[in-house]
Amino acid sequence: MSPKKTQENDISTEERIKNAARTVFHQKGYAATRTRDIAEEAGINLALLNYYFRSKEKLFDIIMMEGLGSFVQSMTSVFNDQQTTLYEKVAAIVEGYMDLFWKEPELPVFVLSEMRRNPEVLMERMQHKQYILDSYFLKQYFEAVEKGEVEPISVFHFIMNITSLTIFPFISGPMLKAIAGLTNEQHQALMQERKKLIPQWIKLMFNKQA
Amino acid sequence: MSPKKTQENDISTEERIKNAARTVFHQKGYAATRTRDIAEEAGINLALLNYYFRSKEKLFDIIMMEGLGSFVQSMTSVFNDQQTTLYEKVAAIVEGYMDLFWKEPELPVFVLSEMRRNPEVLMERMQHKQYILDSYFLKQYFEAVEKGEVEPISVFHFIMNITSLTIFPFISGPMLKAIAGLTNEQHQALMQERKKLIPQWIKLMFNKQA
DNA sequence: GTAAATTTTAATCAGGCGATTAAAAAATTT
DNA sequence: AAATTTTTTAATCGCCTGATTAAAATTTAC
Repeated sequence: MSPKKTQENDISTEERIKNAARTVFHQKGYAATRTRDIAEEAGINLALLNYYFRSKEKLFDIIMMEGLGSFVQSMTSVFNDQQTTLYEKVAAIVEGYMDLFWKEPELPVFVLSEMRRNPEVLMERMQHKQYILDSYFLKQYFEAVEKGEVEPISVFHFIMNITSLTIFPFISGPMLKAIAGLTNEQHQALMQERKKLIPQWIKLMFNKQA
Repeated sequence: MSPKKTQENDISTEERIKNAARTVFHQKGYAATRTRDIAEEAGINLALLNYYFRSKEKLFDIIMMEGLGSFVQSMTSVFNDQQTTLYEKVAAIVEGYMDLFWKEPELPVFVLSEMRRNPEVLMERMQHKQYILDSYFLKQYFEAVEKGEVEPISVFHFIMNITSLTIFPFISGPMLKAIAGLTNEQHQALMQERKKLIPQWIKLMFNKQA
């Protein structure tokens, strides 16, 4: 059925196909991607692609799950750390996403646009609900509100603001370049600055001013 | 060639096709959309669609330009108003986008994901560069920085933050619902709150605290 | 009511694309 | 060197989809 593993040599080809698939899928999305494109990008032929992964959809599912995973992982890895303060967690989340999307700039649009195609799949895969809602992160936020340190605003606004300020500038980069005539270097420098600025901004937004 | 205008009756059908196209394109994107879907959605047949608009791509271009237009218009209509203060403009921009995306929730992802397919087209259509850079809005911002009222942060951060906080929650709605188990009603209520909150947050972020 | 314009029907075409297959070739293992 | 595994080649199949066409049916205009 699938290629036998002679030592671990084949990992190379299988991984090469997956990497190619990631590149093309992220760039063009599922529908606009041709399996022939992936094969070419991987430097192999179409037959071999179907030899390793049985179909375009199977291959896509793998890429999508990986993307969805790293999306969620950037959050969950931080959420239940008992050693860090609320704002240390904010800084960690921002940094995590920045690093991730630096390597995979097309990932946000890819996930968010493909999700729109069939949201059911996402809903099934995600029973994380309680996982997030019961997290130490949220507990800390509620406690800070109780103590009067933080404005009594829905924690979802808190999360929305962090993710918005961090992720959206990646997504809208091309648009800002086109509209405002920003160069790649300028945009890059701005994004670098935001690593430090966003946590400060979040503090300003939610911390109660004496 | 194209249907003769008998009075202005035909506006009805042409517009119906365009509306259907907008719906389907926004939902599925260019590649995943079948012209047959659009025809069905419009309640007409495929032949008629090609009778009015010569091809799928022609029809798509119209929808894309409309979307791009309303995207930009929400900004430009406010940017050169000499009568409003800086923060009144912020409130106007937020409100403008909120109203727009309330009617067309899929517009942001649509534009931003299709833009990725061929960014060249966007770059050509947009010579707005000076239009934005020379706007009264930016002038006001620079003046406020000069006067020491506003933190000396790049105006692009200012713009990024406004658009991020406003637009991204629309885009990430499905994700937040899936991950955190948010209901439609909860999400809707949150978005309503943000109309008032975002301008306040912007002020907190950029106004110099005495 | 007749003429003109619009819309439908039905059939068809061409091209693209996902997928499969068998056999040859190349690489790897033993 | 022989056996086994991996990869290529080349051809093909079937389906989907965008697009076109001619004729019929329907609606609208005058």
